[in-house]
Amino acid sequence: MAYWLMKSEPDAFSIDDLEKVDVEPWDGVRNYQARNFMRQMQVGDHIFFYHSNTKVPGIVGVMTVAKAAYPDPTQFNPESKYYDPKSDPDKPRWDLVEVKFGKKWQQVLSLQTLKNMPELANFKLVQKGNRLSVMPVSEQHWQTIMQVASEFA
DNA sequence: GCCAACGTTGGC
DNA sequence: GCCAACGTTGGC
Repeated sequence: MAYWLMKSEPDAFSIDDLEKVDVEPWDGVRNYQARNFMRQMQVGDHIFFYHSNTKVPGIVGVMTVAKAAYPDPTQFNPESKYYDPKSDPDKPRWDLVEVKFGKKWQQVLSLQTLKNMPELANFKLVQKGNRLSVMPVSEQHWQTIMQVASEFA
């Protein structure tokens, strides 16, 4: 069992959207590091849902891996904004995982709050210049964050 | 909207 | 294989 964090811009896809559909293919990841992390995910792994590029960026809830990595079909669709003409159908470049809604928290656990927690100082998310949209979370960090969230979840 | 940080591309 | 130029991410 592993723990992860995935970012999404709520304008594109929010936790409310996920709650409505319950399960969603997390398409559009076009970064090799992020892709490699998705390939490591196993069904049942826990994931923080993070809203980026919004007024109050932060973790908004939790979800789980519903289906392990498989090729992202949008890479082959010229109509898609995620279309990648360089990806060979015989050797797909990009994968996705399917995620399942878990819980939406009563309030956002803001990036600012996370940055203020000394226990999270070595968590990638709070470090300067971090742009990775899929990242692992240590069990210790997961529990620290869940503890804080439980105060308002 | 700005811009720092970072990843990717492509010429050499 | 280096690295400058470019594009993107994402906080502010």
